[in-house]
Amino acid sequence: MPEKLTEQDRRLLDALQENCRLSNQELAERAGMSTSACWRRVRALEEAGLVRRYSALLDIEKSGLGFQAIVHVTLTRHDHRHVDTFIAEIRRRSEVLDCYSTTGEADYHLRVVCRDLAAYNRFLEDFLFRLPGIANVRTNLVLKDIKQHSAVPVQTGPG
Amino acid sequence: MPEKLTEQDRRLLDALQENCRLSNQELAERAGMSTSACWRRVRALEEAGLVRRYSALLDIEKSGLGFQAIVHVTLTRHDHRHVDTFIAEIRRRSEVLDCYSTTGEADYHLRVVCRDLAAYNRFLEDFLFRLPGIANVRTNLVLKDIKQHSAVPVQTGPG
DNA sequence: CAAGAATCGGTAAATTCTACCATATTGAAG
DNA sequence: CTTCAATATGGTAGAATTTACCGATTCTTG
Repeated sequence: MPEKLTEQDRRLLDALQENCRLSNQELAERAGMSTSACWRRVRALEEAGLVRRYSALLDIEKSGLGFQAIVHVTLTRHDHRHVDTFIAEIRRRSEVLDCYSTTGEADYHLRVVCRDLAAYNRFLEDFLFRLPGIANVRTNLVLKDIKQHSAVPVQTGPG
Repeated sequence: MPEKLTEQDRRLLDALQENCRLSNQELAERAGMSTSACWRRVRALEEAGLVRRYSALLDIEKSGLGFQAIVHVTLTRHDHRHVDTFIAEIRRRSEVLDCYSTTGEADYHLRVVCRDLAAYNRFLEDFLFRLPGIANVRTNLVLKDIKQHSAVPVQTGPG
């Protein structure tokens, strides 16, 4: 369990975020450490939960998902039962890639992908609109992915 | 270059999204194919650009980023020069993890992570507010990550 | 300084990757 | 239907990698 992340940790995490299928040898080389130390360190970072998982990031359009939207959802003021079912149902639906609870006008920001507009319409009518306690839904179509980095700028200082 | 994705492709991509460090053997087993065929297929999916990259997904808080916000940005109507610099600068800044151009009230939806509120304030004052052509910026603090799946529900049908 | 704990780099066995093979399957043309 | 070419298939062996363990070194702590 790394209390503080070292500069080497940061380099390891940067490299693994860029390409997590690097061999341990190449990883060690980039981070400037021996293969043994590198292997141990990576394990420690995994077990500390710093690395949530290793994932293949797909091209969303080539995967057959032509439709993408940012959806702002507001719930009726705030019955806990409704909040819990909302969260549980959102987590269950594979079309919802991300969901954040936020301050501001909307309670939740979702990112939803579907095959096409028709599929999104079904998502709304058959699923989202039918959840209990939904007060307002506002859809913003995604015109273009400007940036999808998903690589976190790891902080190394007093952590 | 897969014209249509097969059911096996879909299973491969699902498995790789869940854990891209599975051994080729285990991958082949899950997708119900021989190791040779599996290895070739994965290569093909990579070369077709369906797999953008393999990445370690980090725990954002454990990485030292305690502050997260969804930021809505509107540009003054729409000078192309301003749009281009805006996009280029946004791509340069590591605090901006995602950025989508959207329909609706705001032109762009950003997700920004920083060490703390002070760092975010610097991001705004020293960077975002100084970009040319910014008409409006609205910040929504992220209270809680409800879901960060980042695994795309791959479509296998007529693609 | 001395004792204990933690970390280091190196090593070897087990596993895995990767390129190649001969065979089987597919698709088109005669 | 048959033939031929093109493609896909499963198996295999050498190369590379992973992974657990070793003694040696460094770092704490009293």
